[in-house]
Amino acid sequence: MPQPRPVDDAATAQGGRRPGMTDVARLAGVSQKTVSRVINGERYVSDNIRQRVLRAAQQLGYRRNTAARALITGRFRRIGFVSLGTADYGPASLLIALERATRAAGFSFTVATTLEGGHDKISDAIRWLLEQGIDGIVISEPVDEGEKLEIDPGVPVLSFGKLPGLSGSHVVFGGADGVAAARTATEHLLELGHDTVWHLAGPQRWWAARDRREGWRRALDDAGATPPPLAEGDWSPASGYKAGTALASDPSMTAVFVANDEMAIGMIRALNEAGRAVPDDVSVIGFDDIPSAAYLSPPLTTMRQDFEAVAAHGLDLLIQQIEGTSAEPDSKPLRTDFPADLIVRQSAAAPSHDRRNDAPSRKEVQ
Amino acid sequence: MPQPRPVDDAATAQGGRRPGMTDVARLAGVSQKTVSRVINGERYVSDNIRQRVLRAAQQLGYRRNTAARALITGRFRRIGFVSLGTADYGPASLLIALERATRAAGFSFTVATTLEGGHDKISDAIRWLLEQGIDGIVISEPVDEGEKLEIDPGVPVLSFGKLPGLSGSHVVFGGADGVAAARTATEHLLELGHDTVWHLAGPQRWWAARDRREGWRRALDDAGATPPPLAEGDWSPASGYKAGTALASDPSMTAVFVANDEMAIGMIRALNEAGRAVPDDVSVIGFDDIPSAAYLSPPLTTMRQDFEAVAAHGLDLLIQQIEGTSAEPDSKPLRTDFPADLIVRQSAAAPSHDRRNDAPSRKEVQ
DNA sequence: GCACACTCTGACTACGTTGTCATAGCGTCC
DNA sequence: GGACGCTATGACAACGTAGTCAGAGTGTGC
Repeated sequence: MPQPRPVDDAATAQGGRRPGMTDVARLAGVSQKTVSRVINGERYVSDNIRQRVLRAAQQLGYRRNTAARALITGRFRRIGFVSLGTADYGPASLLIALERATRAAGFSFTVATTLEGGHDKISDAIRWLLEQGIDGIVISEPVDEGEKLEIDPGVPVLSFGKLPGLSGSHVVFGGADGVAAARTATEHLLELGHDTVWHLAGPQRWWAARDRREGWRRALDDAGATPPPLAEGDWSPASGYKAGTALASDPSMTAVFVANDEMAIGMIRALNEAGRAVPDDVSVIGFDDIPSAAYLSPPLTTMRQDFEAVAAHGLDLLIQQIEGTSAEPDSKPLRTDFPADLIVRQSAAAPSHDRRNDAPSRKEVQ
Repeated sequence: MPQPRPVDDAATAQGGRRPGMTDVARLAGVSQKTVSRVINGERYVSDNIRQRVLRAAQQLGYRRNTAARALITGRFRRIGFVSLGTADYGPASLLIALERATRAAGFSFTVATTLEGGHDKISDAIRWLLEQGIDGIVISEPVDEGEKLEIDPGVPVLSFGKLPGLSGSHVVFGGADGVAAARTATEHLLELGHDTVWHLAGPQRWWAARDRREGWRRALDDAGATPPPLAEGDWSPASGYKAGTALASDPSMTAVFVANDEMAIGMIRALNEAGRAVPDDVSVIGFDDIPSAAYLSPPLTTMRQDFEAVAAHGLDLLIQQIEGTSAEPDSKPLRTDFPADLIVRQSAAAPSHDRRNDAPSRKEVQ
């Protein structure tokens, strides 16, 4: 402090300094501690004084100093969010849903992205967040980076999928059940009469992508269908296009379950260019139900997840961990049964050899 | 603290308490202040001691306490980001680009969303962020909510578009120049030979939407074209579809500039259903260049913005404001010339009455 | 009328860091 | 060889809040 603070200025805090509880207290004619009680809504404050303090706070434009509060409580009321930093619909939706849930719980929400494939890994993002001061971490898109993560076991972590390195107090939360969802999609295609179902998977470093592959695989096994070779993309339409070009030449392929809608768009385009119509020659099911899915040509049959519910429940678990509320081991409502909905549109149909009406109506949307 | 802290435990901090500089100092055999110097990379510390301190810090797993630091410095090194909370490509991309730029500048990045149209307005989000303790605010999607915002003039604010209530120290930054971009798109259609160009605008409460409308309007005026009535959507494919259905019946409409790609998708579908082919009967240009744009049918001609550059420059201005570096009024490099690129694909073509080759090739992608 | 519980308020202190100032050692200049 | 500057270190205060504890006031029961 350059100057030793102008004497002890009048009732209101002058000098441009942000007012603190002490200033409010002076104006209201009470002690700083009483202001603290009012601000925190504690009991044992008379209405009379409460009003006076609130008025003074209002008048001075008082805002609580989070730093001082965090310093003494040791809690930041702040959640860190690790994201791969893609603008894709799924991750972006989850981010938003989690921010809402976080704020509703009275926590603030700090984001750290990690360039996919770059040098900047999940552990770096976590380290950065820990340096910022947070009470818990959410890893929304767990990716297996080969090396085992070293996460401080004292920090509550919510991961939407298993991740090597998680243990102890970390919460691993399935989130929307990707296995079941993928199974639903695959079964839908089988029920339409397709002999088997191809799969364009997401990058297998992603646990979400592995889950979907697993669900696809199980559905085929249960139905006794022969699993065709697996194709793998990187979630982008470009990778879907590339895979579609490769697959299009195989006349036995009549149905594909694509791990996300974006890749499905690329896939459909490649199929069309190769002269194979969707769904007349090939049925395609996507995943995510992006907003434009209903308006594509053809409107995309896809799986829709309830991000809001998943985020709210996952965050609930994390906050229990942070507050230490989940001491009793019996009170673990670890729901993983957030089913995804099959949204039937027009990109999947019965294979042409046993279809009755030769083409589905194209007029109906959604 | 319930118990008065176990005496003054050995060199290493026991008792589960997180180690502080004092603990590191004790272990290294120096004063706490010296540890502070080492951690902050200050000068005037001998290499010998620096090494000893770093080793001790490492050994204890020391992490600096941001709260204590913020308390005394009065700076949080934290940027607040106000978003409308949609998972759309544009806003999501800007969020990610800003997070990257923010972290690169050594600031952390806290998000607050505000439900569009809900009771939860921008000012609420700002108030929340201020309570969390931040040094500056970014408003990525400024929306005119009717009421004038009351923003503390002492808080640096970066807004990607004008907003009533901004003044003083607030930075209003054009970002990518929506007016120029819209003009480019419109002129492209005019140059293709269309008599005039329709416009499906975004919600006019958004400044970004107003900019695009303005650019469209100016291009028409300059060309002496008659401006057709304005249609307005809400950025969603559904609203594009609705507008498209309404517009399709007008045979004079041969070219539309749509304010974002999502609406363009809905628009194209509606036109197709009404029997009007794109681009044979109607040309459509979108805005954003979403990843799937190249793989739609037809591949979408659209405008691409450089979010990275815009975010980096905008954040630069904000941080200058925060650090008070921009005292000299001459050093204001307020660039607003981030041009958007016209990405020519196949959804826009010459009007059929003067087209030479009757249909463009559909094979080429991107 | 005394004990006791409950309500309300304030004094004091600790949280972990950085800013200020003091001081000691050492080399350099004239 | 004294003055001076530079390097290196530590003692101490201060930031604004919440926790602890003490104490004053006000019933309530017997």
